[in-house]
Amino acid sequence: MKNSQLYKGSLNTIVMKLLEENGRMYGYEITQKVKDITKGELKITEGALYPALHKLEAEGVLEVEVENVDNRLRKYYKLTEKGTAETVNRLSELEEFIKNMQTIVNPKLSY
Amino acid sequence: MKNSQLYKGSLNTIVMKLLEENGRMYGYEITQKVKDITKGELKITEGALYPALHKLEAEGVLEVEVENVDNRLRKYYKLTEKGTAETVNRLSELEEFIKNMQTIVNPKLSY
DNA sequence: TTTATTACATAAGAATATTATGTATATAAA
DNA sequence: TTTATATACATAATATTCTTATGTAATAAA
Repeated sequence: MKNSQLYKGSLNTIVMKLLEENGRMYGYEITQKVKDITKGELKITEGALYPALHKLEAEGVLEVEVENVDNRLRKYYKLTEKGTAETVNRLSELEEFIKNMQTIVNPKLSY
Repeated sequence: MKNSQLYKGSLNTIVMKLLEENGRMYGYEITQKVKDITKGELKITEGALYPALHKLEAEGVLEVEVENVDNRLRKYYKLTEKGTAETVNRLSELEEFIKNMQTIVNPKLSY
């Protein structure tokens, strides 16, 4: 993915989905998880991730638990109730988006 | 698609793919085509499309033919040679992106 | 004659990313 | 022992790309 421009707008959804699945995660863990499951193809930059986490927290979508592990700070994020509900919407919108893109890119197949 | 933010970054790819398929198209036609094939779910706004077309033209990806139809201006765009080559890259990046997103959203399926 | 459709365009502002930089600890390598 | 790498957070400057609003202008329908 040279052109990671493509995933603009989907970072929030990625974060929310991962938290829905894993209960709670900290920022650095999220960057590594995404790298792992996409085999290094999709890299979340810290400059994008941390402001996004802060914003989602400010919106009441996420809540934070600060912990000290090995003398190092960790901020665990998890979905609030509101966040869990929001995640359902986000995911269906994303799936819709993917379907639409596939329809455009590969108009011979119907989904 | 309330959250059309999601498609940020993919507009260029959509335009290029449509031109690859249809030879040449004008701006308004592109907006209608996208609306049609996505059953109204994805709407390209003019404020996004026209600047994008101008930029792609400036980059040498597209070229323009101005025509007068029914006393009304039309600017037909088509891919240049460079643009045709670029489209191949864009499309494979988009497919890669979609696969990655599906892996994240639906980690139980493998593609 | 007002509204809708066709067809272009741009400006102001918002959202979201990249790149660069910074702090700090721990550990492995040279 | 110094350097590089990994872990873990953060922000500022900048770039990109979009939305929303607005504008021009012709045609056709209500």
